[in-house]
Amino acid sequence: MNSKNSDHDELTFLNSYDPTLYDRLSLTTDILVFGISDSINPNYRKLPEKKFSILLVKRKTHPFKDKWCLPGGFLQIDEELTNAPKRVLAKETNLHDVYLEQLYTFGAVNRDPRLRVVNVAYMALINKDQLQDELLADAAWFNVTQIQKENEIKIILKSEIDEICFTLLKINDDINDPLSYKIVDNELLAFDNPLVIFFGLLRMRNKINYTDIVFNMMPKYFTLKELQNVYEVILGRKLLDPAFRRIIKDKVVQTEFVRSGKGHRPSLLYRYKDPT
Amino acid sequence: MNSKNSDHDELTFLNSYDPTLYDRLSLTTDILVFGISDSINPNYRKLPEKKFSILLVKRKTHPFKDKWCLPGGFLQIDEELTNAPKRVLAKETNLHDVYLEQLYTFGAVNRDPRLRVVNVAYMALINKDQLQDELLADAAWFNVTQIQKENEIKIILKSEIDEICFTLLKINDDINDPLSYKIVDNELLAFDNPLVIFFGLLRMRNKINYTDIVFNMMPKYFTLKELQNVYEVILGRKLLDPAFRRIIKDKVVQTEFVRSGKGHRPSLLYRYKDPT
DNA sequence: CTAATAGTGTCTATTAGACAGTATGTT
DNA sequence: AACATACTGTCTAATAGACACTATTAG
Repeated sequence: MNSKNSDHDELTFLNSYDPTLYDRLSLTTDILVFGISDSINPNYRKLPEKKFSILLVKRKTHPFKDKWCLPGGFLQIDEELTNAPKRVLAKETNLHDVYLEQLYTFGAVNRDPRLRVVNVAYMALINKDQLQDELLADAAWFNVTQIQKENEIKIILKSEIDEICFTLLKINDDINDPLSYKIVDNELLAFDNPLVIFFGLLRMRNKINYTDIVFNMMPKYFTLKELQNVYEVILGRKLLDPAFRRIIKDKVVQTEFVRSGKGHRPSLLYRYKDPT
Repeated sequence: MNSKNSDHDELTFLNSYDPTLYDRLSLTTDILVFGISDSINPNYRKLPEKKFSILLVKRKTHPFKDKWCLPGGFLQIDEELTNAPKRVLAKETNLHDVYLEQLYTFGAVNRDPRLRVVNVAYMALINKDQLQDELLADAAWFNVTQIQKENEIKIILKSEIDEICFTLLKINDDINDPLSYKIVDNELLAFDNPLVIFFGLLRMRNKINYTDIVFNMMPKYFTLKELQNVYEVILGRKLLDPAFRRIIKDKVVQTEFVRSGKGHRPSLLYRYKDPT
């Protein structure tokens, strides 16, 4: 059989193909938006604490009406998969040009009570400079705290208006499989969002050590101590100043600017040094 | 509004929900199966070389009839997403109880000429002990060689019956986005399989350094040199013996067995020491 | 002056890289 | 004996952890 005949066969096949032959289902995308915020300054000398936060939206419609959920939406039939999270973020939260990476695809049969829906979750990182525009009404930032003891992971999300708490139990050893975790005590989050949040936290804590993604959450100019505080709040532990500066020094460039007026020695401002 | 009313609302909503409201599409899963094979022994003294291989299947039907492709199939509407790769592997390649992890979800609009299909790719690792049963007729193992120069990645797949070669061009800096790579010179592989293979190789080369996944590709008993050769063929570079043994020593246990009869000093056999 | 953060010098401990050497089988 | 791999000792280089010290501002 020569190539021409083969191409012809393929065309004939495609023209007569019946797309209803296979099961069809809906595909959604959820976006886990991470950002850094400052706590209110308690004292003119003290530095504000860095808070690691995620963005949640209050559902106005069924299912899970009045619960909090990650911004998300359906993939359109003629839309690139990578475009869906961009479109959804723009519409639901008024955020543009953000760092996005695919997190994981969740496909448990009963994750949506309406119908079979597979969810491709994305992780987004944004910085203060991108928050010039206001959030839409039903969105709020929640500070993340995680307490881990053996096979029980407790995550607490706090905003000005609400506090959300849930627990994940590790029910078997395959840490890569979302079915290895069981959501318990979840009152306020929709769908399997607790799992998505947990997977995102894991990813973030890992990748911060071997990539430059943190800088997507930093403003253009920052002090090294601010950057260190961001690492610390994400990793959940303190770092030593000289060690941190040694590691970070090749990734940043000192600028001519300083941050002063704080009741202590002013700090040099740095910016990210793009490796390309 | 009290909780009882709210639940009632939710039920009413779900009962009247029309699932045809949203776009529906098909979802497939491809499985990138990695394994290690030995080259034929050239000399009674020499050790056989380790080859890093993937499993491909020859397509018997349109589209892409007669091209090679990863084992794959459609997700069924009532099937757990994580079950699909297990079922497909059992059916298409006669492999059971293999290590599986989700690799990436590919959703370019035109990746399937038939209809809009989103593909959740999985990575599987298997070892020789699992290969007792024969492969099905149209499946074959292909040795993987990768040559990388700047923004061009050339991958060569060799089996006894065929040789496949393709190139990926990095067309922008977002290495996490499959749209950043363009497939060129691909004659023999179906769909966007070159991308899946490339993503799997990346994942494998990274994870080998901070997880124990290699052991899923090792037989129950192995020598430290064999294990080292597996690391070397996956990473594409030689390692120093003492350094390798230092790193690996806490992950393995020495057994009472030795491998002898090879024209040189016999080697102790080790097995994986499960950390749990 | 004081409280607080900014930033550095240096010692030590740990880990990684390199090389050379010894050990022990089969033919 | 010769060849090939198995395995180890040890030196050196690089990296990470720890602590203590100096520097500098607003009030």
